[in-house]
Amino acid sequence: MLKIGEFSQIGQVSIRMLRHYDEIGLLKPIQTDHFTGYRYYTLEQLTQLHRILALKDLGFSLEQITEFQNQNLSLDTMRDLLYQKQVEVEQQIQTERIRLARIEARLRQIEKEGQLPNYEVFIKSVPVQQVATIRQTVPTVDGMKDYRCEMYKTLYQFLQNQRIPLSEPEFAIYHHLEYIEENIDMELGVAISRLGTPTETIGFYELPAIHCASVVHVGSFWEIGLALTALFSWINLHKYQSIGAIREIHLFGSELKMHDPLNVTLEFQVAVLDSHIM
Amino acid sequence: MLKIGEFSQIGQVSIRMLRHYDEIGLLKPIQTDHFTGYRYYTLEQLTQLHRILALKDLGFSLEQITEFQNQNLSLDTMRDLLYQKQVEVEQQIQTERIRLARIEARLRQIEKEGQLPNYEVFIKSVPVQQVATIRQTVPTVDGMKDYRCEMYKTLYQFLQNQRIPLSEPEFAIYHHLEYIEENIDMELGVAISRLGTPTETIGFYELPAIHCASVVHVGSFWEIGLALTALFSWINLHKYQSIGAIREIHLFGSELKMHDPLNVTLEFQVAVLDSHIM
DNA sequence: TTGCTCCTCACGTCACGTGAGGTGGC
DNA sequence: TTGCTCCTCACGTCACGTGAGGTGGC
Repeated sequence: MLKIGEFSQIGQVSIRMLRHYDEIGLLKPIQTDHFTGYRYYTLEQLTQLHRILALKDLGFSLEQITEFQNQNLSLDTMRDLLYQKQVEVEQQIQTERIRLARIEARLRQIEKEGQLPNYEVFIKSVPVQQVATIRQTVPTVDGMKDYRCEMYKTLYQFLQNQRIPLSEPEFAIYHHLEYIEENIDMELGVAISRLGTPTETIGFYELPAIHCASVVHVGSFWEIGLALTALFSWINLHKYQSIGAIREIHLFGSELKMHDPLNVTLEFQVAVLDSHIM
Repeated sequence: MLKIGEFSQIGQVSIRMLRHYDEIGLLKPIQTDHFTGYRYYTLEQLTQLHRILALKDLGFSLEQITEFQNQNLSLDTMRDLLYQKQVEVEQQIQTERIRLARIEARLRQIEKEGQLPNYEVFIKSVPVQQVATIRQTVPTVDGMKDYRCEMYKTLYQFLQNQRIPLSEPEFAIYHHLEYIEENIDMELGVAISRLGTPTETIGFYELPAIHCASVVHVGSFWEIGLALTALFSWINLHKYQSIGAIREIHLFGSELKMHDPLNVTLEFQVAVLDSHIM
């Protein structure tokens, strides 16, 4: 019979651990003195202790190990649990690898640009949304602002007539990924709470869910180019691949009621493929 | 100005998180109503929130991120921290990989042997120890028991005469890794608290520290072969490589005072190379 | 009598999730 | 008046580490 100190030495675990295992019923001393509370162990319990430590090393929780002991489980169950654990650990590794890739990308970014990033880009999932949109080809960049206002006015007027309730947010979609100055294919829209009947100019549909890279721009409306540059440079550095159109989300409210174009908050989203990492 | 619910929606974080960040001083609402306690945020704070989330994703703790913000650190510091983090994450991955290898080895073991392991083998480090030993060639296996007793007697007698205090444990070293029946090179020893003067038969030295695979055998002295088989089969399965002699540690006390050879507790140790995993 | 070993609380860890119980504004 | 949003505690998480404060045996 060994006192807790001796057992802990031979077993290479702390006394506190043994007390803890006693407390949770994982490894009870073979005998406990009723007066002093002293715990007594036997050398036979070493085997049990080692089994516990082995399972712990494999990544099982003490609660699970306790169950294992109580149920003295079958070979098949154990094998299944191990396979399950294997998958878990593989996923864990995968997660860490992605984290590592992000760290490396940020390091590359620092080395390349010589400064801390001005924009934080991150990956997120956007759910489906019911939307009403109006899509037109805008002849030149110069007239863009007025043109867009007209389009939004038309859209809102129509929705009001049809008594279709708006929800958030308002947005714009750039169907060209590159920067162009003429004949810009522009789609403006707003989320709504139920679909209406489409016409020649106004469309109703479900804007599909996307897995996208997103960036928020706070500042002048005329500097949104910076955000877009940051967005695409980030996508590049992180070896993602962009697909589809750019969505511009008007977090500041409606473009029609924009009081100060020097202080707006927009979010840009562009769908990406993320099967790039290992 | 946004209420916490709106801000949490746009920022894609839970309200509880925002409250928590407020509490620890990481992201304070720009204004708090003194009467109602309502928190108010601005869209500008979205940028800050995203920076926080980005750093969190890289693996930094909220405490660290808070420091980053207060010190508004230099580019170099940030780069150093990122490099450091990179190493950390790599080590983390390494740890998980080893865990994965252990899980796989255990699965192979189950597939191969069709049963749960009877012995738990694990890797541990054993520190240096001062020892006194007696080493002789034992002619045959048959006379082994008496031969060993004689050797221990000689050893203990000598130590007693020299007044060298014993410490734990007693042990034996098998210098042959294979099983042989004749002319067995056998070294028996015990840990001591200070070195004495060696003679022709008795040696004093520091038994070197080793990184070893270890297994504990509880049961009959005549079945220690099972433990050794398990030990080497484990080493094999886990793709380690054994080096050096086998150490047999007498956890049950002294061989001279062994009352019941059917119930002994021994530990076997054999040094291994562990550079095998990636 | 003095160390040594053992004991039982009980707090702290990290980043929130999850109620409990209660209050202002449409 | 009824929902809705917001609020402040405060417990729970996981496996112990780390004191605090106190007790038997050589």
